[in-house]
Formats: sequence, C-alpha cells, structure tokens
Amino acid sequence: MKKKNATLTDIANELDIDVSTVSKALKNHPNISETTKKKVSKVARQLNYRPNAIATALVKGSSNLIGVMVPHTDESFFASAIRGIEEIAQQAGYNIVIFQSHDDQNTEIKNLETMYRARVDGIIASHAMYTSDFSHYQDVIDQDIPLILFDRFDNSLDSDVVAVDDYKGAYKAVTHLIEQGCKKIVHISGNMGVHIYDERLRGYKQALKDNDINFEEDLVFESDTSIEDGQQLTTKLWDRSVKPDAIFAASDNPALGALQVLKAKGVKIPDDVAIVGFSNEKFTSYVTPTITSVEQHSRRLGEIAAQIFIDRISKDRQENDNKLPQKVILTPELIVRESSQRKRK
Amino acid sequence: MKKKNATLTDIANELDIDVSTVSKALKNHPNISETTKKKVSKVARQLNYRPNAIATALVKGSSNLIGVMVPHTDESFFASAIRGIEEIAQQAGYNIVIFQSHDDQNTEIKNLETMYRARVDGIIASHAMYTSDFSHYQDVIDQDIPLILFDRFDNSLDSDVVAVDDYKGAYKAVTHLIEQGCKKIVHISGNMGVHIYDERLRGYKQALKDNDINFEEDLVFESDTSIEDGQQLTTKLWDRSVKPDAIFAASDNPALGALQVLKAKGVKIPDDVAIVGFSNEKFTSYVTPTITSVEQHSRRLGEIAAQIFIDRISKDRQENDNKLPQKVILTPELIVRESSQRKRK
DNA sequence: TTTTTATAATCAAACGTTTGAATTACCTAC
DNA sequence: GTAGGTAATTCAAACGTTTGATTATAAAAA
Repeated sequence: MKKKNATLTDIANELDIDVSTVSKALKNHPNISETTKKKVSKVARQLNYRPNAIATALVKGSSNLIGVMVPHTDESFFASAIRGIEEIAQQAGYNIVIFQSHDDQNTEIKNLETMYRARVDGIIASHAMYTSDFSHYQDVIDQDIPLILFDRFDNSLDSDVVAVDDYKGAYKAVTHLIEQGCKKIVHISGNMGVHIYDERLRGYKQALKDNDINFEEDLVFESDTSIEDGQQLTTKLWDRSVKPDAIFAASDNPALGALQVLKAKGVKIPDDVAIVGFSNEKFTSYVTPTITSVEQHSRRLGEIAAQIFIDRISKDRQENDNKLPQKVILTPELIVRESSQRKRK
Repeated sequence: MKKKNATLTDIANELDIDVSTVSKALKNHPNISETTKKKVSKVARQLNYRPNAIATALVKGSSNLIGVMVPHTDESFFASAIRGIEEIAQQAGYNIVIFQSHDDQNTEIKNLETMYRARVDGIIASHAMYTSDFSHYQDVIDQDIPLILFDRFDNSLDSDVVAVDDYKGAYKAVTHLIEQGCKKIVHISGNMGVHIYDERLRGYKQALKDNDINFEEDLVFESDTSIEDGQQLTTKLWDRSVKPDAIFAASDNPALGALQVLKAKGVKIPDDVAIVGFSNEKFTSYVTPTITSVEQHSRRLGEIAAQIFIDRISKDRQENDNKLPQKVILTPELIVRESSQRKRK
C-alpha cells in the first residue's frame, strides 16, 4: 500500500499552527518570522514533506506539463528533438509528457484530447505524415493553448513554428551535385502533398533551373522513404536505356537503398553516379561509401521549440500583446561525404 | 490569455442543478435519471466541457502519470524502449513523463525528486551508467512507489526488473565465433563494474571455458563503447605480433570502429578476423560487411516494463499481498551477418 | 390514510495547496 | 492611557472534482 505523503496540514498540526503559516513559511514569505520558518522547515524535513504538485497545479491553474507529440519516439530525428525539448523544459521547471501519433490522424486527435484533460500548459508537436485536415490543431490555437509545431507544419495554421528550411537544404544538395558535374539528377521524393517533401522537391527544381538544367518529370519518383523502396526504384530505373548520373533522395533510407543496388551492379559511386540523402542519419557516415546528407539539427530544433514555448508562456503572463506567432526556420547544413565527392576537382 | 475551461459547476449552473448530479450524470451513475443525463451531456457538449484531470487526480490520489527516466532519449535502445512503454501505458490510460539522467547520479536524484512532487503513480527507469550507490532507488521502494528497473539494474534492489540476459547474449555470440573456428577471441568490454558489461564478460569467459579455450587476460579491453575507442584499441592490438582471429565487442560502436580499422588494413572479414557486436544497432546491417550482433528487443523490453507496472498497480489496488518483485529476463537473439559468417562450413 | 420502498436529487466533506483580507499581539509615541 | 503602527499569524475562500450520507418526491403496499 502506498504510504501517505506528508502534507502541509501534517506539519501544521505537529506545530499547532495554521496551514497557511506553514505554506508561507516554506516559500519564505516576508510576513513569517524567522523562528517559525526554522521550526517549519525542521518538521518538514522530519516528515519528509514534498509539495504536492497536483494540488498546486489545481490552485495555480497550470500543470507545469508540456505535451509533446511525435509520430514515433524511436525515429532518430524525433528522439533527438525530444532530447532537446526535455533539456530546456527541465531547466525551466516543466516536465514533458510524450505522445505518439503513429502517423495517424485519429490517434493525433485522441492524444490532443488527453492533453486537454491533463491541462498541459503547452503543446509541441510534429504532425502525422498524412494529416491534411488541421482543424484539430486549429482547436488548440483557438483555446489559447501555446502550440509549437516543429519540423512538420502547415502554413494555414497560425502557430509557432520551428523547422528546417527543406527548400534550402534540397537546393544546397542539388547545387552541390551540379557542381560535381552531374547533369541528369534523379529525385526520390517522399509522399507528395507532405509539406517537407514538397519543399525538397521545390528546392530540387529551383537548383536545376538556376543552373539551366531542364526539369524532367520522369526523373522524379515518389517513395515511402524506406530502404526497400529506394532499392526497387533504383532497380527499375537502371532498366532504362539512359542512366542518370546522380540521385538526390529526400530521405537517407532510399539513398541507402539506391547505394546498395548500384554497388551490387558495379556502378561506381560517386564517379558514375553521385548520391545525396537527407537527414544525416548516423548510418550515412558508417556505410561504404559514406553518404553525403543534409543535417537538420534535430536536437537544436527541439531546444528552440521548448524555448519558444517558454517565451510565449512568460509573454502570456505579462499580458502584453506581443503574441505574433514566431517562425524559426533553421538553415540545414550539407555534409559532403564520399558518395558525392568526385576527386577530379 | 488562456480561455477558462468549462467546469462541472458551469454545467450545473446552466441547468440549475447540483454539481454532484452533473458529475454522476457524466459517469453514468445509476442514481441519475436518463432525462438528466441527456440534458447534462448536451450542455457539456455545448460548453465543450473536458474533465479536469488535475482535480480528479487530487481527489483520487493518483496522477495517472508514469515517470520514465533514461540516460538519453536519443540513444536508439532507449528511444525504442520509450516507444514500447508509451504504447502500453497509453492503452491503459496512463501518460508518461520523460526524464533524462545524462548518466549522472545527481541528475538522477533530482529527477526522482521531481517525480515525487508530481506524484507519479510509478517509475520506470534505467539507471545512470556509473551509479553505484542505489539508495535513491531504495527510497522509491520504501515509499511504496512501484519501481520498474529496465535493462540496467542492481541486484541489491528489491524492485521489479525487466532486462535482457547479457550473459546469455555474450555466451551465444562467443559460442558462435568458436563454431566458426575462432580460437583467439578478443573482447572489447564497456565500463567494468557496470552490471551489463560485467555480465557480457562473464558470458564470454564461460563460453571459452565450455569450449576448452583458455581465458587470456590480455585479450580483454575496457572501452567507453565509442567508435573511436574501438578504432584505437584495434590499432594498438594489431601492433602485437600475435593477432587474434575474432573480436567480440560488448557494444556495436567499438565493433564498427574495429571493422573500419581492419578493413583499412586489408584484413579479411570474417575470414581473417570475425567480428560480433552487441545491441543490433540499425547501422550493423547497413555497413560493409554487415555486422553480426545481439538483438536486445528494446521495444519489447519497454512494453513489458509498462505491463509490469500496470499489473502491480492493479495488485496494489486489490491489496492481496502477492507483491513479490517480478524479474523478467529476456533471452537475446544472435543475428548472424557477414562479419562472422565464414562461408567454409 | 399511513407506512414502506424506490428513485432521483442534493448535501457536505474531502483532496492539498495558495493568497488576500482580517485579526491578534505587542510595541511606540504622544 | 489610549491611539497608531508594525509584525506575525490566522481566516476563509478558492481551484474542480468525487462520493457516501442525507433528503425530497412520488408511487406502491398495508
């Protein structure tokens, strides 16, 4: 049986004084005499008193909880983001409650409902992959619960946002490939309609355009961003008579899949085909050859998301109406590795 | 400004009835007439009423929160475990609050204190790497807060435990190497004194013994389980006149480090040297050659941990004293890959 | 008509804090 | 010796629920 925790009342009874005196003594209120404070802290220590955060939350109307929702906690991008969020939140005295959407909109809605009931002070979320109706997020905003969307977000929502500039990342990647002498660059995209993949495609197109390379529709492939899909696409692609000289994948997984297939075919990487992925997954620097990729600074993303939440909370408290949603867009970094670095420069 | 949430009182006022009636109506209490229930749910919907979990927690004396502490959320082992925990917890109506210890004992203690104050209903934790004094965990037990230690644990503690049998995993790995014809097997360990690494070392020794191979002290190396350490150790090792014919690393990182160095040296893997790692990190199946490793079923570990918590809670409620701590030890699985599979069999 | 029973609602206390207002006790000054 | 002031404490309401005890109402049984 769970032992009962000591309460302010217990301390008050012990000393035969009022609870409010005890409460104030413990928070060093000026109206309480030093003698009383001493006595109170002594008894508090004896009874192993620990303030009941739930009771405090009820009175203060704030739970000190941040709801954090990601598709899955074990995708390395999100795992790092959570790390960043936890560290900043903890410093500021907030605890984080984790929810997984499993990339499913209904689960997303259910989770938001749970957060409402838990009276979280704010929500940091990366929405489900195929979410297209954002009204449940609009509800969050309408209820004036601070909402910070990270990585994945929708422009129709007036929320805080912290994300990576996918467009720029892709632009950098493709420009790099062109600089390496590539002219026929395949793009393996993710699910079209998902903002981040649309942006990467846009960056791809723009880089081509800026370098006077014609955009060819049939060099772009949709994928589910799995290794297997990368393999299959590449296999099919190599049945064509005209081969590309580079692959830019919107995710590291298909980049790896492509690399594996090409290696097996004896295609020289990067000389015959250069490869660039996206996300800078750990394995990109372990495989042979190492894969050039775009670093998204996921931990930093999480830290900033948490920081924005904290800023917003304190602004809300000050009631000055400086509450324009904040959009922080990080510029991703291209990490050049063997898979795209042609020696002949 | 945060909008005020509708309360039971709001509904009661609207209908000019008592809050308790409203409360009971919403939970379908038999004493309330159907007519009233209808009216109440209607108004509840109109006002967008959502039960305040904090108030309920205060009355019920249970927060519906599980505190989860890991060294870092972005280590893939823990990230998966968290995934497992979240899924089971969520199903059972519990939310999980995440804490990181950063492998630091003081942070660990601080986090436990925060959990106490948050009145978590239970704690699932994997203790900090170098924690040797477990009194802060004993405190948890003494306060009758369900404590489930996973992966890393200490035998002096009478807590629930769910872990992988490191001894068996190592035993399997080394036996496999011997079966492949290896006789001089190096072991790259982690920090000695840490239970999991001690166990892996023990498994290594026993497998040697059971196969009549002498244990040689100078084939065992302590490492910080980083790739770099694996590289350095291997480099030094290859300066010796007599080379080993296998490396069993207690972690995948140094296994990878060793593999990289040996590949660079032109050493044939697995024919000259076979390599086995531990943890089955994703990258083990992506690198060339792919690395044999020991799968620890981390997500499953998390699921079981959460399940044990739930069982314990319900047992506590029944007050039947069937409360012996539960120890679940999973048998790890050896995933044989190229780095140790000699064709000549 | 009176008593019993069932039904449906209300009452009231409790959970553990917080906090402004009110009270008490004591000291100082005129 | 009383008004005024200060310092220290207590009072009381509030936060939003839950729940056993109690009461009110009406219908059924005596």
